[in-house]
Amino acid sequence: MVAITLPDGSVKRFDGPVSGKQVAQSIGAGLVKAALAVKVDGEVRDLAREIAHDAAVEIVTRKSPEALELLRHDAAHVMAQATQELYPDTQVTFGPATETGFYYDFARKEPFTPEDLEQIERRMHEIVDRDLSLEREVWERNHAIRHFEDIGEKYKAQHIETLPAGEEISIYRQGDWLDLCRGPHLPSTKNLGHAFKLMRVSGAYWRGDASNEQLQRVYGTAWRDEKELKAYLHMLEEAEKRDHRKLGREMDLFHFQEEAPGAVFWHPKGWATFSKLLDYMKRRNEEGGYVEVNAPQIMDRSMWEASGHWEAYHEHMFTTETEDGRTFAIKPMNCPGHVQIFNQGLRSYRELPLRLAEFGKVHRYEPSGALHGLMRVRAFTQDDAHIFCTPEQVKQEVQDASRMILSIYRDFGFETVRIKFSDRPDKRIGADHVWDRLEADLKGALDEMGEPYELNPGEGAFYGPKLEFVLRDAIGRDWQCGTVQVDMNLPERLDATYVGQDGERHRPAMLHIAKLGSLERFAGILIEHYAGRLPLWLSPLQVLVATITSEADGYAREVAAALKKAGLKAEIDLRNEKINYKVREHSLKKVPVIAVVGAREAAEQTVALRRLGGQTQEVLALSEAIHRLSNEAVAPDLAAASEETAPAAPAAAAV
RNA sequence: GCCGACGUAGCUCAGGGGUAGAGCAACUGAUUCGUAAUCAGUAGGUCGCAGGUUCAAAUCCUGCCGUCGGCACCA
Repeated sequence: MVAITLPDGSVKRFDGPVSGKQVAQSIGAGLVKAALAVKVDGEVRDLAREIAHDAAVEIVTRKSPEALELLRHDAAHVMAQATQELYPDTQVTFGPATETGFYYDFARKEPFTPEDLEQIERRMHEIVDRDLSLEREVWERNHAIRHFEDIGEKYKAQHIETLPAGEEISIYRQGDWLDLCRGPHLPSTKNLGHAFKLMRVSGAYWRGDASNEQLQRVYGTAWRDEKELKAYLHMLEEAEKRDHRKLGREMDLFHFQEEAPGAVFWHPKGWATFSKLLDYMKRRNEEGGYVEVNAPQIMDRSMWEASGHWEAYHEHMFTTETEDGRTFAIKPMNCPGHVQIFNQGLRSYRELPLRLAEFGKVHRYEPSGALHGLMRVRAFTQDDAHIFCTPEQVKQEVQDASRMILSIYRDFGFETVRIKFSDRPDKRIGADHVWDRLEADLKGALDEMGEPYELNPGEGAFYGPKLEFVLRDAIGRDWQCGTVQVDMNLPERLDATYVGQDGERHRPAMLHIAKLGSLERFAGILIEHYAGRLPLWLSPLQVLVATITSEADGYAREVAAALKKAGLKAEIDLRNEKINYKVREHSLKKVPVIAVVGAREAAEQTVALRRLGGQTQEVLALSEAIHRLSNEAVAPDLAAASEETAPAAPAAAAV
């Protein structure tokens, strides 16, 4: 007797082992058709596999949350079959489902061309229509290895050899094609449907190791139906529209050129926004008890040897030789400089915690293939800080820094932020009891704040555990920005000490803090998050005064002057163009507010405000418009401050 | 760094051994107009760089540089 409990709580009893399909049959004919797999006690399995014991069973259909992964995994298999049918000289390796589709890594001398991809995609549709049933077989290990070696699939054979001894070797057959696979799979290739598309080919290393040979990875996307596929492709187009490289050009913010790969040429408008970011961070630092410093851009090689950076990273450092034969390195990090500042004079425990901040411009020779617009550059500005404190102060400092980081992200309109906690890696320095304490400090800091975090086991730096702050942008992409790291290495290597209450010298704890990370990258993230529509306080140009006729030129100049006097960034467009033309042009450049003035406004001392993307306009008295806009243009940290002091404002105004 | 694709006017792109093309932008002129493109004209390019093949190269070949998509890397 096997008792099957269904999701509605009802129980079906069978005389003996029963397949998922039979369970579906016992419920209804429609369900048999819709069934793709079964969930047995929470584990997704093939429909055909037998359930031998009492279990909670759920039929997985196209609508189930588990369906997509099944579809995508099958799509990978169908693609592999199609590819091997068309190109028999291809070996298969791995082909998993991904978040939006699937890929398969192939080994083949000849590179796949975009035309090959079209061929493969056509063949995939054929294979789906062949309605091949997928059958699971369990093979004896050595037999499996021999089989794959015999047919020339050396990667598969190699993979089986590395599987743990007890593991079942399962094979999935579809028609006359088969693949080693853990499963589960759909009952038939037909169940895959046709809502898939091959996207691109690229290189990928065997087992993800750059010292291994390179395979060809073919990426595809797969969905439940055409509608979902279309929606996904549409989303990609939208993401392309908000690409910061494209918007940066259109909005005239910055450019790159060949002579300076990975280094930004900031144009006046881009630099204006960058400066506002910088100003904001300076205010927040001040408020958070940080003191700003500035350490040399270039230091002798010996400094980097002492810090340990030379040994680990000299290949990624820019260096320069001088006439006197010395080698200098352009700083790739600010920390050694900050330790030098800490080390000047004798530090007392009374000075701790000492929070040194620097908007240091660092240069790193990043691998050419890693460069990506503002997101990955070779020269960037870190909002870097190092806190020197006693071991007892670590937890409080971590908490304050975390609170500050979260508050900063809120100011930029990021609603969802995740915190990842990375603990000790295998390769590390420092005694375990020290790690125990530091990890407890980081965790404890978050627990006391009531902030949830995810565990990132073994991903800490070799010199200490860390917190990573990951924000989610408007279209759901995650960006890791802030970090809080404990460092047990540098104070030791660069011999930082302070005199404690007991009169003895002690080693300070050192924290590395970055809130936004790279300001260049953060600016890129903001551009994409806002799709170029920066909030007023960050916008390089805040109000554009556009005239309708030249009669209003004089008044337009008055308006612009008044706006500027109120601290707003304003420009005038007096060109002899139609208002439609001007509105379109400035809208495309993402100017947040257009103040339209014609004869009427000039006569009445008003402006017609038009918001970016808005369909309507609002006619306001000039003074009222200035009042509203300048309120709106206040940075969020200052706005919060002025609200707190609001009761005092009327008195001040009266003076 | 590795694999693949790409590099033509400021931008978006066509052309693929025989005189370098379009639209938009720019410039000039006309138009004074009410909320996302007024009309006409003018000018603009060593076809990424360097070699090679050829009577002839933007076009074919090789190398380099850069960009894009991944992989690897990210102190």
